[in-house]
Amino acid sequence: MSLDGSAYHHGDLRTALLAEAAAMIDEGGTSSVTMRAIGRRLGVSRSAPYRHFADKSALMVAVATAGFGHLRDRLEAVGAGAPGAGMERLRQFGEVYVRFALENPGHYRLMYGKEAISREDLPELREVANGLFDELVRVVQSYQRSGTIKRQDPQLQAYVAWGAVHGLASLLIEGQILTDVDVDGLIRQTTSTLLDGMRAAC
Amino acid sequence: MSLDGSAYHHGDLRTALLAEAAAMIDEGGTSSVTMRAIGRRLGVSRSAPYRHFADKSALMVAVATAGFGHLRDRLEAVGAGAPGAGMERLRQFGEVYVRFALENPGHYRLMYGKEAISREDLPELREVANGLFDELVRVVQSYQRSGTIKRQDPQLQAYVAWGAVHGLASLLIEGQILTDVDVDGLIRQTTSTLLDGMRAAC
DNA sequence: TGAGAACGTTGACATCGTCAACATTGCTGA
DNA sequence: TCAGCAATGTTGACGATGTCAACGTTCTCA
Repeated sequence: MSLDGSAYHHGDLRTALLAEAAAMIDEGGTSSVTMRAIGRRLGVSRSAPYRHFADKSALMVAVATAGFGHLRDRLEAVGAGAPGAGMERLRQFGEVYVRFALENPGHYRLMYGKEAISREDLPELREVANGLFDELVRVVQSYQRSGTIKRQDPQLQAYVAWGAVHGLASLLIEGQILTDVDVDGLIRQTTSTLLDGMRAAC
Repeated sequence: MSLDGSAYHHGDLRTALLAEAAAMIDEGGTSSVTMRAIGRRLGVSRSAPYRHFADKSALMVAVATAGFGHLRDRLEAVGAGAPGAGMERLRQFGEVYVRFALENPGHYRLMYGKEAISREDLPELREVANGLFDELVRVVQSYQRSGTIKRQDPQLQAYVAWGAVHGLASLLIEGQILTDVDVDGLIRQTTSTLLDGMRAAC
């Protein structure tokens, strides 16, 4: 990119497109995102984005993929942190997961929407998404080995755990939960109930 | 409506629009629904729908509202059915809820999407949605009184239960769960884990 | 240094949501 | 019965959108 005034070439339009699209989604929802509007906001022509993404859907999937990367970073930070006794770590995963969704509703909606996952031609998203789920299955299995949680099909258990936090996250970001509800308390109640339900002993 | 060939007036276009919109959503997702396409499929002009709905969003909200009505009917059927010992009834509610979502993904997505709930000018949807949730809170309270589940904030518990089934339903209809997974088993596992987590004694 | 690749722009087209103006039909009261 | 109004449906038009083709500009590297 030329550093003087002439900026026929943007320099890093691809990255800028991803950031701007994500910002617009978080601001005004998915429907507020337009290829033309993104171009406008970046001071670029309406079809410049097509040099970097095949179509609008591909841009969206790329945003979702970036979102998965961020979520993975957050979850890995938990994994690397203090060990946490018992199932404390699993609870932390759940809470970080929900908080990520609350802070990045636009990303989150795209990440777990049907459009992104069903683009067979863009396997990158599938890979990172599957990687996250596989990690959850592994955590479940390790807790099974240590006798902390019930010994059932670990994949099913992982889906149940994922479903619980995904459901809470979805209800929150879709505005389905009354605004006067204590969100922190609700997150804790969800993880507590889930972990109690998965726990082995009594 | 004239019963002869001339059909300038459709007769019950409003109902037909609701049905056709719902069908199109279930077939090709929300984005496949076009006011013009609905008109086309019903053999009516592109702007005829505007005689019955202020705009596309209003049509969608009406579809969502109809969906809530169907869901309520299903859940009431459970309530009126065999009593079921212990928390069996609560489990049945959950299972019927998830199955409704699977059978009516288009309706479901609209019902719990942000657009529908945030239309302040169309309170009907809010009312029926709130009615369903209030009923869930009441069920939770009755189980608390009978000592079956923990005595915690019933509203929070209701949100947790709703979140669990909503999460599973969402993951399923958004294609996030591998196709070779036993869906019935997953639904049962979810309700079991949830109920175990809510149960009072040990 | 020059040619091709990479990147960006403008013109154009079909489609969409929606409004205004107009056409047709159903219904209601004199 | 029938006139006229309300309800319902149609066509024309406008601005916005996604996207492609054709074309201009800049970068890079042999």
